[in-house]
Amino acid sequence: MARRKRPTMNDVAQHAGVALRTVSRVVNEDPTVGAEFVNRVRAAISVLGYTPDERARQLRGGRSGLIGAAVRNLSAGHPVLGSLDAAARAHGFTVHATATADEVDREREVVISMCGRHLDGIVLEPVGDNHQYLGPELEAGTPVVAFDRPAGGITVDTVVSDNAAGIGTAFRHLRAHGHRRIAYIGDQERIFTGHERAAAFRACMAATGEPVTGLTHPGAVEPARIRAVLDAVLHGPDPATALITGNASTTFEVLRHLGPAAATVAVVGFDDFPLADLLRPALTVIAQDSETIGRTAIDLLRQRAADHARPVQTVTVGVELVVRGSGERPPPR
Amino acid sequence: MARRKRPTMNDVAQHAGVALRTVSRVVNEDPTVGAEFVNRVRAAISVLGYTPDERARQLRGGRSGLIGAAVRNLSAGHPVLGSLDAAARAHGFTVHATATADEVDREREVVISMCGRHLDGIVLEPVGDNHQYLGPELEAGTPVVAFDRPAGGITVDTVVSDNAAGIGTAFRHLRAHGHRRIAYIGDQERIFTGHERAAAFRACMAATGEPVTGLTHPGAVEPARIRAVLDAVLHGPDPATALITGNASTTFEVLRHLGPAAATVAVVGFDDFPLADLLRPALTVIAQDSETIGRTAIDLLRQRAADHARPVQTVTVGVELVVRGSGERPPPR
DNA sequence: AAAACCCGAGATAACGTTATCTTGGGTGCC
DNA sequence: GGCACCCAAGATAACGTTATCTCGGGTTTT
Repeated sequence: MARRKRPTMNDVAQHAGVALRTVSRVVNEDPTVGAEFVNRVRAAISVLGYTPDERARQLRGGRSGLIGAAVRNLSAGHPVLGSLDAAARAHGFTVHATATADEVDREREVVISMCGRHLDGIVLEPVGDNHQYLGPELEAGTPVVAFDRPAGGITVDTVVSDNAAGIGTAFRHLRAHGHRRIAYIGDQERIFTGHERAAAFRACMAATGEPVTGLTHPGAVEPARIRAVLDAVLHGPDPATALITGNASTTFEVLRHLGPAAATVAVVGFDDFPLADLLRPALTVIAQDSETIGRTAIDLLRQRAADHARPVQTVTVGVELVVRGSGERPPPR
Repeated sequence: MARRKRPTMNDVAQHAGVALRTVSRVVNEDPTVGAEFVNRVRAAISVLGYTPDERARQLRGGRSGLIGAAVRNLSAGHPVLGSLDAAARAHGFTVHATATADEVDREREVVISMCGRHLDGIVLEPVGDNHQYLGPELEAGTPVVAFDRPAGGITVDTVVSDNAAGIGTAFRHLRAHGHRRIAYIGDQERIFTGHERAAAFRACMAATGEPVTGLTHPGAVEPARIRAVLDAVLHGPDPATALITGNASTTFEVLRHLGPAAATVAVVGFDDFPLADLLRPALTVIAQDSETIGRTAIDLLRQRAADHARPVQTVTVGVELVVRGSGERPPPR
């Protein structure tokens, strides 16, 4: 396989015996080209195996049709990314997803690389809390949308779930089923969603007027910590009879550590996941509306592209309680 | 927010009172620039908020550091994509993942768009069975690697799982636990993995010399079909006592339809998934080695980049039986 | 019938970089 | 002290495309 030089528009022009500009016209389907010329050029393109160079084309100006999505992770399921992709495609865009690997530096690299490529828009699932490096890009008019968490140091259109409402719903649901000792185990508070959910839980507890100590447990999503928290919460004095888990990974770890004991404590998890209905007991969850989140992100992107002066928006998307069994178990007598 | 023109290298040069070329040298950290000039240029860059235009830079030639990954789906979990990303990052590449949405036309669009962008490599999870449009790209020297399934009409480096061995292992495992009536439910045979696995299953059956009719069920992964197949296989005459499911989605549907009956039939699923250990019974699976698959794909890409003349390779990656309970249940007496 | 007017095609200048080639001035060497 | 040399910085030409301008010839218009 000899490494052959890529044919250029100029090569096509020479091969077809026409001017460079005429090839460009044919490629862009300009109707003002005579049929004979079109045929000659098409033939030359086919013979040489010519494909246009997008870099040069876009350097000259114009849309790329590309939206960059900087997300935390590519391997774990990511429902929002799916609906983002679908919504983008519905409007003629293609989504390029890149993982930030939950690393602040990596996020910066990825986003800066996207900026340099001059995409038609950037959708960001923020990891770091300082995105001021996006300033020049924003001024240049690139639409940027943050989802799941707000971006830091800049004001951009944002889509978030209603974390407080979700926690509130879960809390009231468990209360309605007779639980008084409800514990929360979630992500670290330095993470936006971790903070919002923990704070909402504290507020719920405080509103009851009952003792609240030892029930709110934000922290790293690590098996060791979660096991320790579970032991303390379930086997200590005045044990909890119900759990709210703050995100899917925490839910998994909790279920894993509970094992058969999962049948003795009520659980409501934040975040739905594909097999929640197949677990025994099936898991009651607060489901984020990822379809709406993705669609809204693309909507905001397009609105921003259409009007750069419009006020920055933050859209809060509602969540839904999905009742499946694990959250309806009454406390033991 | 006034839409401001993006500052260019020329603007920086003017602002700093130096030549364009000098700015380029500073940006590329050319050591032959005097300290005074470096400072002046750096200051101008900072004041103007200049960021290099990657399109122009790469138009001039050179690496982009980008690898395009055209995968079927971005939203469902995709373990290979994760390890692909990790392996790429370890070698200084960034993975741009784009969904083909399991549509042949979409795949074509996505891949052609990647070609036009002149990435450093393309990793493809083929959907269609004709990828001849990649011919010019291959001749131009872009490394292309297919994984999970081979590409069609072109010969490119490929990474696949050892589907036949996986099915064989599952089959023998169930036989060893006493099962004689084993049914296979999997994907459509027009899909490569669907065909390989169904064919391997047929071969296993044939090798036993026992009656084989009514046990091999490839087809669309649709609840209705799977329900019908399950009914026929489990409640017909001479019912099956064990099932092999051909991929994760099929496994889910099967478990969903079996419900409590899942405790009465042995199941081995092809493909591992995050919560397999939390199901009751926990699911015994044939796990693909996605870590090795991703790493190998990047390896092949790099080797191809280093030597364009090297012979095309197909790497078959081994699979592993993960025993968890559902596949060790003996047949009912 | 001459002038004005299209219309289709070609020449040429961008786009924002990097690579090659110049140039000027300072230094080392004999 | 003069000449060769080197080094830092500037001018200019690519890269492959699209946009603007030009031009020649055929048609229409008065």
